[in-house]
Amino acid sequence: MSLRVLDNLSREKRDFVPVQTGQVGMYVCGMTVQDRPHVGHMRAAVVGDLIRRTLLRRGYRVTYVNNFTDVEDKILARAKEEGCDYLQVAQRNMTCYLEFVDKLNILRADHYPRATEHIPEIQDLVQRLIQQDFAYPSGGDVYFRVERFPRYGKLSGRKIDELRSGARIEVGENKDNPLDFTLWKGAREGEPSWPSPWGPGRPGWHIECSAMSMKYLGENFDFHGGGLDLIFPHHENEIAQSECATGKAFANFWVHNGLVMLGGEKMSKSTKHFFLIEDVCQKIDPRVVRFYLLSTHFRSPIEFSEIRLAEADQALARLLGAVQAANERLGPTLPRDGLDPVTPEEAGSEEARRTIDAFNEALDDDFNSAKGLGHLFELARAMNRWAGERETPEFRTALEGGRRVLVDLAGWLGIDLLAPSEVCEVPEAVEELVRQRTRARAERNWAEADRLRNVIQEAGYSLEDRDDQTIVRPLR
RNA sequence: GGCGCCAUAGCCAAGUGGUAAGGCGACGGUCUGCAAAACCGUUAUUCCCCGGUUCGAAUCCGGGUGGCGCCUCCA
Repeated sequence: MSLRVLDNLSREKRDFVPVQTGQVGMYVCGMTVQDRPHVGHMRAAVVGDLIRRTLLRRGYRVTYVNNFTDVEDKILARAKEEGCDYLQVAQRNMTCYLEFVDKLNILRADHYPRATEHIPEIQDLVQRLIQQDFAYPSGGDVYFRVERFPRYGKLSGRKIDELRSGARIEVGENKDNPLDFTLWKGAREGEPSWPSPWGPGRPGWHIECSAMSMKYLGENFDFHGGGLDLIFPHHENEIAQSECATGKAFANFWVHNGLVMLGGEKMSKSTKHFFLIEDVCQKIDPRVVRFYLLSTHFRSPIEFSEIRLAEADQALARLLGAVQAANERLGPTLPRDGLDPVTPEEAGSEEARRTIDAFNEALDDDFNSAKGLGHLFELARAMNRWAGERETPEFRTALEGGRRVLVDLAGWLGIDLLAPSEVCEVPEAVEELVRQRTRARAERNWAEADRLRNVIQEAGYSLEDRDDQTIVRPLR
């Protein structure tokens, strides 16, 4: 069975064949670090991580690159506003991004290249384009000559003719043609700049991604990802400049994630219409946020709201509950050693074996995490059923295998079902109330027991009376 | 205006030619002192509308309607 991926450039779903056998190169466009990351930025990161983990699970070695564009108009504007160096602004936002990469259980990239640290590579690329007449210096800037690339527009479905009608040359630009875009931007007063053959200046937007992806992944690599809103002009321009410079195809599979919506409108930093990930994670377990993000296919838009998150919380609690039920029956789970995917031999039941197959099939079909997640719930139900049966060797085997499969498959989605909840400490005062209630129950004083339960619930804890004990949990 | 994507139950969401996964919610039952959790069952004769292709369509084609994205910075 093969991995099938929809490529946004060819608009076809094709079998995935890596450029180099067994090895995958992947580039995901990260943020322009003018501000702190919002949920939309993190969706792109989670989607990239989903793709990466799926490839890892299939045994590929993956080189994963996630860039930062750290010099750009808006960053400079922000620095000016705050009266500090632009690199301070960039650094602060990068640090914040990485903090939530960790919180959302996104594997760290192999490289987080920054534009300002790749000026020589960028200049080399610009030089290559100039030498082949794909680019021209003009008034201290360097522009890409769009008309020299007839296939310009192939990713976004645009035609040069159509684009031309709407384009204009802005004041201060020195373009031969309105469609031409900036590769190198001549220095302005008070702005950071680097010396170059065309005069002091800084990189334009787009060129850094071409230069850095080529440096770490080669001129032709496997996956290029990022938000749908980057298709035009960013990715279109990357393709143009890269393919002209090298004469080779750039990325083989373009995988764009759908946008995070707020009240039916795109979450976006430029319109101030967004939720910062740090604010969301203050209130919501990051595991829930990740679950929510994976519960819709990555190409579709996803509505962000408290209700959605609450539903995700309930749903995830079901998965957690099945593991919990198994733990209570079997004892705690031993963490698996190594990263090898769970095998059908370890499944312990027909249900769990079917779950593995169905899960693999879902993820292998264009990384369908929503479908894969669905199959996990079917297993969870079976496990709860087994946990409720009288113990026999058969049920024990099934439950053990089910737990192993559930934890392993969820783990490949980056959802750790073994991690303790964020808040699990129960204060002594609450424990004391629980003990009082247990005594009341022993005396069959139901009125008092119920009164105490209400008090405990108002304090934020739920109770579950079992045969021999009462389980206290923080109220969701 | 141009290009593109989408429309599945009360809500969310899989499903791209073979007769509607899954989650949340609701309702009924089992369990329980009562609950909670869990389990069992019910909750879309039908997939925005109208035509067409086909033995057969949520799935393909044509035409509507509605929503969103891109065309300027954007994950």
